Amino acid sequence: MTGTSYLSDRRKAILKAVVEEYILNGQPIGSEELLRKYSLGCSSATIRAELAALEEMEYLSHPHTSAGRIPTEQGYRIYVDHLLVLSPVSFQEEEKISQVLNRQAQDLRNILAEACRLVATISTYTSLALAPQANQQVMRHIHFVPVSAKQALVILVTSLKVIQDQFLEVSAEVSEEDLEYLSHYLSRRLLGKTPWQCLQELPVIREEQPARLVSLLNQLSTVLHNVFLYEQSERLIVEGAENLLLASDFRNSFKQRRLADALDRRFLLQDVLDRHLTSRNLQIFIGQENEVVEMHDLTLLAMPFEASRYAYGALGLLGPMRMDYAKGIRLLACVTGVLERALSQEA
Amino acid sequence: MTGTSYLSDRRKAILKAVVEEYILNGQPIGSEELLRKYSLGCSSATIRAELAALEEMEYLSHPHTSAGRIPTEQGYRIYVDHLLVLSPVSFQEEEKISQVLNRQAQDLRNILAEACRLVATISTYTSLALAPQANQQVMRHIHFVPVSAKQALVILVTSLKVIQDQFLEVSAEVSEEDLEYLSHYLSRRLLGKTPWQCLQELPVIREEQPARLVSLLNQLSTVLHNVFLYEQSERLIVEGAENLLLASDFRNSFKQRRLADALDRRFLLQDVLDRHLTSRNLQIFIGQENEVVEMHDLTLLAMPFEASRYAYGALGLLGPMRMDYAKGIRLLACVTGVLERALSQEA
DNA sequence: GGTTGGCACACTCCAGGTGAGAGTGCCAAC
DNA sequence: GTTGGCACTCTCACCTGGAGTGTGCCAACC
Repeated sequence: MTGTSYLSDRRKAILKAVVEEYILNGQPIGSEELLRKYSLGCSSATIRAELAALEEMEYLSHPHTSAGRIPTEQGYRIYVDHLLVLSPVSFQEEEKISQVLNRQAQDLRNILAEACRLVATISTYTSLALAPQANQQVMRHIHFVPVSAKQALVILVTSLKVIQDQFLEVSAEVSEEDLEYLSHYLSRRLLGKTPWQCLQELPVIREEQPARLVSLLNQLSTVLHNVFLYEQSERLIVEGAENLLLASDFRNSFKQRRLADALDRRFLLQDVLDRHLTSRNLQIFIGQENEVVEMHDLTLLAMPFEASRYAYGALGLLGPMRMDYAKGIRLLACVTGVLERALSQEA
Repeated sequence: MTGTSYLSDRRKAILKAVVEEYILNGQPIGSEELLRKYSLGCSSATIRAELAALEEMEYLSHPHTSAGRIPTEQGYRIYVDHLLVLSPVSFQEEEKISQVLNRQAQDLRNILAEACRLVATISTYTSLALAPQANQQVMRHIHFVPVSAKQALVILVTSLKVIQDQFLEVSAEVSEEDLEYLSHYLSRRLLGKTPWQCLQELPVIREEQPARLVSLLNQLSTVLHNVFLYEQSERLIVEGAENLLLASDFRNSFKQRRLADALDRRFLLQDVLDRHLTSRNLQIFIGQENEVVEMHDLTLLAMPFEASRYAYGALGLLGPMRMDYAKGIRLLACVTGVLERALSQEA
C-alpha cells in the first residue's frame, strides 16, 4: 500500500478518473471536483493524499502549486495498459463505415485515402495510412493500350489492387498489333512475379524483341521503377493535418510549424511506421515514446492491417496525448476491419 | 490635384511605397520611415499631408491614431491595377518548373496535383487547381481487362488525359472473349463522344447485347457517372492549406477554423471559381471581392489555363491581402504556361 | 493507522494603472 | 505648396493587487 509501484484499487480509480476527466475537459482536476463527480467513498483530504502519492509515483503532475492534477505520459501509459475499458465495436458503426468505404471497388490508394479521410473526420484528429510495401505484391495484369498515334497507355495491376497507369511515347514504327502482341507476351512472362522480379526479367526480354520495341520496354522499366519509387515514397497518406494544427490546446505557433513540416516529410514518418510494424497488434506511442521529436507531445495509435497475405499496412491516428483513447482505438479497429474485408476480395 | 480621385505622381509613389512596404513587413508604416527608405523628395510633414489625402480617398487606413498607415482593399486594388510592375518570367524559373512538372507523362489529375503542390510550396500560401469540366472532353479510349475470375478492370481515357479505371464484378458466364468483344464494340460506339453522350448511348447498346453482358454495361454506366460525379466533385485540388492556416498574421483561431472548413467545402469553391472563369485572363479578388465570406480578408489570384481546345481549368493562389502580388502572378503565369504545354501534347 | 475537517500558503489569472514610444494632425513660418 | 515644431492620442509592455482555487499539513477522530 505504501510502495511506489503497487496501485491500490482506490488509486487506480482515482488515476482513471483524473485521466478521463482530463481527456474530457482538458483542464487540470482537483480533489474537490473529483469528489463531486466520482463516488470514491472518501473525503477530499484523502483524495489529496492519494493524488500526492500518484504524483510521487510520477503518474500525475502539477502544472503549478495551486492547480489540479494532470496525467503524465507514464500516467497515460498505465491508463491504456491497465485501466482502459474497451467496449466492442457496434454493428451500426461497422455497417456505416463499411458503406462509406465500399461505395465502389477502387484501387488500393483510393480505398486507403478514403479510409484515412474517414478516420480524420470522425476522430477530428490527424489520420495516417501506410500502404503495404510494393515488394509484397505480384503482377496480376499488364496491358498496353493504343491511345493516339504517338501515345500508348500501359496499365499494371498487382495483387494488392494497385493500379498503375502511365502514358508512354510510341514511335511511328510500332503498330497496334505490336502493342497487342507485347501485352500478351509480357503477360506470359511477368504475371505472378513481383515488381522486382519483373525488373530483373526485362533486360532479358528486351534482348528477344525487335529493335522497334526497345524504347517501349525501356519505358516500361521506368514505370516498374515507379511502382517501387513512387508507390514506395508515397505510401503514406496523411489526412486532417489541419485538425491537429488548429487544435485549441496546441497554440504554440513554432511547434505547429514544426509539426506541419514533420507531417510533410513523409519518408521519415513512413520509415518510423515501417520499423514499428513488426508487431501485428495495435501499438500506442505516447509523447516521448514517439521517435519523431515533433510528436513528443502527441499520441500515435497505429493499427496494422493485412491487405493481402503477408502484406501489411497500417492505419494511424495522431492526436493530443489527451485524446479519447477508447474512441480512437475502436475507430481504428473498425476501419481496419472493413479495410481488410474490402481488400481481401480477390483482385 | 485636390480632387478625391485623381492621383498625382507623388501620391502614386507614396501609395506604392506603403503597399510594398506593408507587403514586405506586415507593419503599419509612418511618414518618417517612408522618408527614410524612399526618396520622395519632400519632408515627412508633406508625406503626412499626402497620407491624409490618400486616407481621405480610402486607399489607406489607420489601425489607430498613432500607428502608421496600411492599405485598404481599395488601396490594394489601385496597386494591382495601376502601380504594380511585373517583370517577365525568367527562363530559369520556367525551366525549373517545367522539369518538376514534366517528370513523366501523367494523367490530368496527377499533373494538376503536382502543379498545385509546387505553387503552394513556392508561394508558401495555399494553392487551388480547378480541372476543366468533364463535359468538355471526349472519350478517347475504352477497354475491359480481365483481372481475375470475378473481376475485370475497365479503363477509360478521355481527351483531357483523364484516366478513370475501376474494378467491375464479372459473373461466371462472361468470358475473356466477351470482354475483348465488348471493348471493341464499345470503342466503335463511344469513342469521340462526350461522357454525357456515352451515358445516353448506353441504354441503346444494352438492348443490343446478350443478357449476360447487361450487368457489365450497368456497371459501366456507373463508372461513366463517376466521370461526372467524382471528377466533377473532386475537380478542385487544394494544397498548402496549412501554410495559410499557420500564417503568423492570421492568428484568430475562430477564423482559422472557418477557413479550414471553407477550404474543405470543395463544391462551394469550385462553383465560385467556375462562375468567374468566363474571362480568360488573370483575375484578382481582394478581400470582400471574394464571394466566399471566409476569404474576406484574403486575396485570391486565379489564372485560367487551356487544358485542351475550349476546355479551361484554373490555377489559383490564395494568400493574405498583403501577399507578394508580383511574385504570385509570375508564379501562376509560369506554372500555367508549363501546364498548357504539358497538356496540349496530344493524348 | 487510515481518514477527516480546518486553515495557511502558493500560485494563476484578470483588471486596472502607468510610462515609454510612435505617429499623427495642426499651425505658424517660410 | 512645403516645412519644422509640438501637443495629442493611442498602443504596448510592464507592474500591481485582489479574487479564486487547490494544495499540503496538522491535529483530531474512528
